[in-house]
Amino acid sequence: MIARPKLRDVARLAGVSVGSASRAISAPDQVRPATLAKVEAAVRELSYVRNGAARALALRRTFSIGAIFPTLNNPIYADSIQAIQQRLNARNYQLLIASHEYDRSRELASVRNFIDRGIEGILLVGTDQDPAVFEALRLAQIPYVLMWSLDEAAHHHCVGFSNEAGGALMANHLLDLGHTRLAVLGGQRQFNERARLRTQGVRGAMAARGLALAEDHILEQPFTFEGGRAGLRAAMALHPRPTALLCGTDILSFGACDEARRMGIEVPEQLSISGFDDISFAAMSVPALTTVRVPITQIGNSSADNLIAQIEESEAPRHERLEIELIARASTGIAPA
Amino acid sequence: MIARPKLRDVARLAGVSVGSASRAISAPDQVRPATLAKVEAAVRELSYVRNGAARALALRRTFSIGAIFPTLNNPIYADSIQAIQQRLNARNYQLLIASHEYDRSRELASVRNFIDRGIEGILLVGTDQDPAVFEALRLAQIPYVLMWSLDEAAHHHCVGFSNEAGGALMANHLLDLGHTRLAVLGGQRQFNERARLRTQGVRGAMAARGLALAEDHILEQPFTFEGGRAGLRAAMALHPRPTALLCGTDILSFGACDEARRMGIEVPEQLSISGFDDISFAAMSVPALTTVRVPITQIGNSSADNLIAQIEESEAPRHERLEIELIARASTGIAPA
DNA sequence: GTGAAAGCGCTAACAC
DNA sequence: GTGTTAGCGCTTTCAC
Repeated sequence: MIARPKLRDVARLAGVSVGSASRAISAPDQVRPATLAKVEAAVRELSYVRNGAARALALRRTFSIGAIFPTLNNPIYADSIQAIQQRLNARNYQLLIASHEYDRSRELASVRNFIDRGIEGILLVGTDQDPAVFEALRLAQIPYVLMWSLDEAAHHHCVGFSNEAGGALMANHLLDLGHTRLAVLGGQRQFNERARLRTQGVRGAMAARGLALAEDHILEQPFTFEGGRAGLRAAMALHPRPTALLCGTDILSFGACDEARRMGIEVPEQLSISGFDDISFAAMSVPALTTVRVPITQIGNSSADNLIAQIEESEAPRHERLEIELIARASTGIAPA
Repeated sequence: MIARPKLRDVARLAGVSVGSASRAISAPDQVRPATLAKVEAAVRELSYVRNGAARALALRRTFSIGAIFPTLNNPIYADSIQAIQQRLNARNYQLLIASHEYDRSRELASVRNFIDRGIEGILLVGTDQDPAVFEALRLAQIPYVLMWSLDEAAHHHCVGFSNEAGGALMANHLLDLGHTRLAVLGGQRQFNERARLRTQGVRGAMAARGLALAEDHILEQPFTFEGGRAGLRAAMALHPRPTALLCGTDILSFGACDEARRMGIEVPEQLSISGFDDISFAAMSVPALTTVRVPITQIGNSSADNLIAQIEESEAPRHERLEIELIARASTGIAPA
């Protein structure tokens, strides 16, 4: 077990000073070719790898960026992680990952942990963070981007879309099909502005047509297949029984469709079911899912770009609004008579 | 823009030495309550956050672990990331993520990058890495765990299962149903021992019954829905036409099933289609997918535990073999007459 | 272009 | 217990 070689060892073997060795490695063009060659040979000979912590300390930069998601296994987040990671890597930043399982205090803890580790920027989902998150970020002077939502009121950098418009988009689609009894199946609305705004969008669209969304027709369940199943059962027990179930995410829809199948409820003949996100499975489930397409990859790319811009040029757009789109497929249809 | 306070500032404000301030923060029980209180007050007052790089340099530890996956958006990897992240977090390690898109050289580059950054351990998928990966890891003396496969021959730490047995399990299921003309749809086998071994398992099971797997009945496609679709078309063009298509991952199966639907091919009446992984969608697709269940969460948990054990106690089992299981659902059936 | 030396901010002996 | 101090390994002025 030999100690790892340091720059000093490389310099000694190459017969140059540590300064030159350092330059040969990080700025090869500031060094004479002969020196460069000697250093490179020494590096190879010793299998030298530079110490990242020491480098970070001297440079006062870590080139790492943290991202915190509600969960990592929902495809919408997985896809965005994929995009972010690729973007960051291309710019020589490293991605650190954490998840909070919809627990605000865990999110705060992760933010603090990231700050401790010296990340240079941070990516968060939504706008409903604990205020202490923003306070910590402000004190540490760390740039951040909130993804998925837009908070026009506050001064945060956001890359997202109007969740309210999304809810309205789907509600109008169903209202146009003649449905009047809608039920909404979402996740916990507390501390989740996405769920809240989407529901609000539905309510608004209904109100515009003189309809009301009864409080008991707003169902809350965890964002899982099982939540979708439970939500469907709850919806079927309502009076009046809804003819359309608007789910807050595709995952919930799949669970709901599956449960409907088990219960012998025809979709969409007896019940229309809609999703939100348009994950890749949505197009190939049976029946194919009517949903709202969210530009997930674009959220990832733009957020990463925005954050890097803040870090490197301290100049980036405050708000980036992305377009969403209704994707009508087979899981919704004309309201039953 | 004020410079961030350092430990020295905290110490000064608290009226103690940097040593005491440091102890108060990292080892509160080694310090008198009164001192602790003064330091804590100063920390709060200045909103002090310690510098991770300096800490890492002094401690010669970074408490971070790198994981490199083929892709991040396949649910099998997303689910394992979820498990790994939670496990690591509970033990106070931070997860760094990278993906290589099935490109060996990118994997090697990520490994080197991680080593540069001083990660204390590394998680990789499969056993078919570039030899330079192991060489770099050995030189840097960094422990690692290979997930998903077992390489009994080499000395690597592995947490996985027998991919060959998995292939055989599915082949036998189909052979028992009377199929004799099987086709295999997998990804590139070069540099992917999982794909290779699963196919080999199929071939072995067929051979045991006196059947041969023709080379042209082994289809290679990217691990995507589109790959599944293309694979199905290719399979239907084969002579003799297979009655069962064994897909190397559930993702491929979904694409294949979707294409079969479009082409008007009845599954499983005219063609049985099987998957591998048992991702959560498998149970609720139509028809429900027959597949091999892989203990994804367990792979993540055990790999994380194994790696931490190597880091902290330098003592961990070389190989951990996990059980897999055939899950027979509706996408496979009796061979057509 | 190159070498010497002064930090970067923290921890861990060590002496008191 | 607490203060003092010597590193941790690298980058970067600043002379030469």
